[in-house]
Amino acid sequence: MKINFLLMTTSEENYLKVIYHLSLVSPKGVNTNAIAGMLDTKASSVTDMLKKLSDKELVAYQKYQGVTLTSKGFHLAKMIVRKHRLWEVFLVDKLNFSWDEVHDIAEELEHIKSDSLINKLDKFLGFPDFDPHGDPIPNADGEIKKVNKLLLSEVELNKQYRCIGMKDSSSDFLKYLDKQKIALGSTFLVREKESFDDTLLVEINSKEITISNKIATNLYVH
Amino acid sequence: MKINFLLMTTSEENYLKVIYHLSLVSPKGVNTNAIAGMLDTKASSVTDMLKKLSDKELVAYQKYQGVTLTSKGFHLAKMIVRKHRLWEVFLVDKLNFSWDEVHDIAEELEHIKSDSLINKLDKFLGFPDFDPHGDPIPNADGEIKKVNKLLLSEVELNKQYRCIGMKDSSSDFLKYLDKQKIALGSTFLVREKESFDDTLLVEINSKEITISNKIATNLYVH
DNA sequence: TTATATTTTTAGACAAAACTAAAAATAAAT
DNA sequence: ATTTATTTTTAGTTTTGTCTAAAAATATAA
Repeated sequence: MKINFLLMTTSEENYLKVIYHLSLVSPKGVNTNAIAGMLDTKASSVTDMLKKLSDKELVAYQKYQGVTLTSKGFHLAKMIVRKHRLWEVFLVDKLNFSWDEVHDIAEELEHIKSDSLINKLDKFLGFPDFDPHGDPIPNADGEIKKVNKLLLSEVELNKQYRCIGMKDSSSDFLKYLDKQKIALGSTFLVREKESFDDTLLVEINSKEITISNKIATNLYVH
Repeated sequence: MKINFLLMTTSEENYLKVIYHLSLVSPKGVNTNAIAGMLDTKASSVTDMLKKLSDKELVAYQKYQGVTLTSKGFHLAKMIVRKHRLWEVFLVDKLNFSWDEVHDIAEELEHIKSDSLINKLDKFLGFPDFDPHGDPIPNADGEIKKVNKLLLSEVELNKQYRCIGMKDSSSDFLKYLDKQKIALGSTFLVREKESFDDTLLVEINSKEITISNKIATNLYVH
């Protein structure tokens, strides 16, 4: 894919990234309000930016009809996600941050403009496929390793699974996981499921604990 | 040193950093035009920013009288320089950039806002005292290791040196340096030395000029 | 010292990205 | 099918950091 040299502002990049994430859930078009919610801004500001991104041919935008990424915008968005996740790996693996501390810093680092920087960082980290939260890292061509992931709430009983990611990456949730000694790679074996509230009795790292449905619907396993 | 929480913009940080560097040469006050030159902007823009920095008590500014850093501004400036130089070490030592490629990238990285990030990076790099260009890295308290400085009159022939300071900081001397486009950071390569009057034939910023012994005994290089 | 040149500051304007408030389009409900 | 509610867009402001052009202050020279 050939991408013309585009000088993107930090703000434009943030919009593109949010549209990318929302597209994965709403592929037919992302709503103005949804974008505003994610970026903690107002719908009118979003409209302004959509016009700008549309002029740059990064999104396909029609008044009142929501927005989708063009292939150019899609690729650019993946490059931002790539940077974000590679920096998260760096922060956790090399600087010994815990996984709940790295998001905000990576949010800044992802906007540093240098292809050679990010590719050298990739190499330095050993070309990782996943970030510390289990999310896949697009390679330099934008390709993403697919993993067949299930929610813990959907798995079969008495079958072994491994934790490969979190749906919710909020600090509170990650702290709960830390307390329960649940991390990427932890093994799960669901022993029982309460039918009335879907609470699970789970064996994690050979210790039995109960897990609420809310937790179970936020943990990806494989 | 206690620093109130200050939300600095990238632009404010750049001004502070430039004023810091210029102060090392002109400790009695930095000129508006000198700042404009370093930041590639207009004098009127500089005046605007000086008012803003003055309101924040980061600089002592009096109309037409030039500007100096307050202790608060001085410390903040050193923290920016610290970040810049630590990132340069990272880029060269860990990512295998060559020393001439890292400045622009570090120029962006230096504005990432996180004390724990920079302190963990410092540790990861083994608490280096100097960056890849030989410039000292302020520690977390702003303390700077003194470099082994030589006078230009004492250096070896055909070896690269960088201007790191002036012995004589008189107005006349600084004006001479201005005229010759010699500044902190200028690179020197002494090609020849006249034995009868010690005049030097020097390559400065890839241009050859002759420098008298009097000048050479007032320029610190490294 | 008076005239000239340079430097610095003011005043007013602009672009980016946000905002508020009101209007227009779409969706939902009676 | 109207009415009501929600979503989205427009129009007009604001803030930050820049600019140009002109005025004021300082420095230099005759």
